[in-house]
Amino acid sequence: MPTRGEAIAELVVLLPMFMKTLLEGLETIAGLNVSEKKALMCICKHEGGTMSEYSKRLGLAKGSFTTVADSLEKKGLVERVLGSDDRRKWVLVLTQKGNRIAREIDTRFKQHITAKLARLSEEDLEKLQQALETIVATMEKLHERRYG
Amino acid sequence: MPTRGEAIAELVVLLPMFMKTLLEGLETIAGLNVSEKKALMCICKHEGGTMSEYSKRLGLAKGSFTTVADSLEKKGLVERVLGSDDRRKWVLVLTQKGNRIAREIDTRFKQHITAKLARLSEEDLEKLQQALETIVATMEKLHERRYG
DNA sequence: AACGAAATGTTAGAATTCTAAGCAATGTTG
DNA sequence: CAACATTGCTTAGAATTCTAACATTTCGTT
Repeated sequence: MPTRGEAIAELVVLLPMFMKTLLEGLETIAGLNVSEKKALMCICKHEGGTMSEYSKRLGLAKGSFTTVADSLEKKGLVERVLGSDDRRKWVLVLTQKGNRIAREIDTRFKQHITAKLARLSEEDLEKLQQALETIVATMEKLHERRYG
Repeated sequence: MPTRGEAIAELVVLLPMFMKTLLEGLETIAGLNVSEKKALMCICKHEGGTMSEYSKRLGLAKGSFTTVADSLEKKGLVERVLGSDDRRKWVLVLTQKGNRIAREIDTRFKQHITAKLARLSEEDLEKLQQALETIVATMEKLHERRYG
C-alpha cells in the first residue's frame, strides 16, 4: 500500500494531461503564441510588475520571458517603464491595444473552458471547482516562508 | 459574479505553477531530460504501447515523441519492437537497464514529492489527494465518447 | 567610501518541442 | 479490385524555451 505522498506523486503526473484536455482546440488570437497570451493575461491581472515577477508567475526562465516581453512590446501591446528608484527594474504596463486584446483573450478562454465542461453535471462542476481551490490553497501553503 | 465555468477557468491557469512548485529542485538522473524521464516512467507503467499512445499520454506532439524514443533507444533503455499484425505500429519495451533506471526514477520522484509535502498536515495531504483524484476523474469523464 | 556578494535583466547558443509535409500500411467505398 | 481516405510514424525546419555567462545596479559589511 502506497504512502500518501506516493499516491499524490502518482496523481500529480496526470495533471499535464488534464491541462491538455481542457486546452485542446483553443483557437489562436492575433498572432500570439501561448506564452505571449499568458503573459498578456498576467500583466493585465497584475499590472506594473517587474520582469522577474512575471517570469516566475508564468513559470518561464528569466531569459525566456525577456523574449516574450520583447515580442509583446514590438507588437505594441505592452511597454517597459522605469517604475521605481531601483534602476535595474523594469515595469510592464499594457498599452490600450494590449488591454483590448487581453480582454478578448480572457473572454474567449472562459468561453472555451465553459464549452469544454458543458457535458458535466452541476455537481461535477462544483466538485471540480473545490478540487482546484484546494490545490491552489496547497500551493500557497507550500510557498509560505519556512520560518515565519 | 463569475459563472462556475469562469471560476474554473481562473483556477485552471494556476495549475502549471502548482506543478512547478512541486517539481522544482528535482535532481536529474543519468543524463535524461524531463521528457525522457517521463517517457521511461510511462513505458514502465504501460509497457507495450505504441508511439502514438505514449505521445498522447505525455502530451507531446508525435514528432517530438519520436525524438524522445530515438534518444532512449540510443541510450539502450528501450527497444522498438514490431508488436502486432499492423506493420505500421511500433511497440516500445524497456530493456533491463531501462527497467532499473525507471525504478530508480520512480523511487526518487516519490521521495522528492514526499519531502516537498512534508510541511503539510495529514489533513491537508488527504484533502490534496482527494482533490487530485477528483481532477483525474473529471478528465476521464471528459474523455468519454460523446455518443456511447 | 570600498569591497565583494547578490539581484535584475539581457544575450548567445544549445536543447527541446512544434508544425507541416512525407512515406508506408491499412481501411473504406463503390 | 481500384481509388481514395485514414492511420502510424518519421523527417526537416521553424519556433519556443533553457542554461550559462554577462553588464549593470543595489545591498551589506567593514
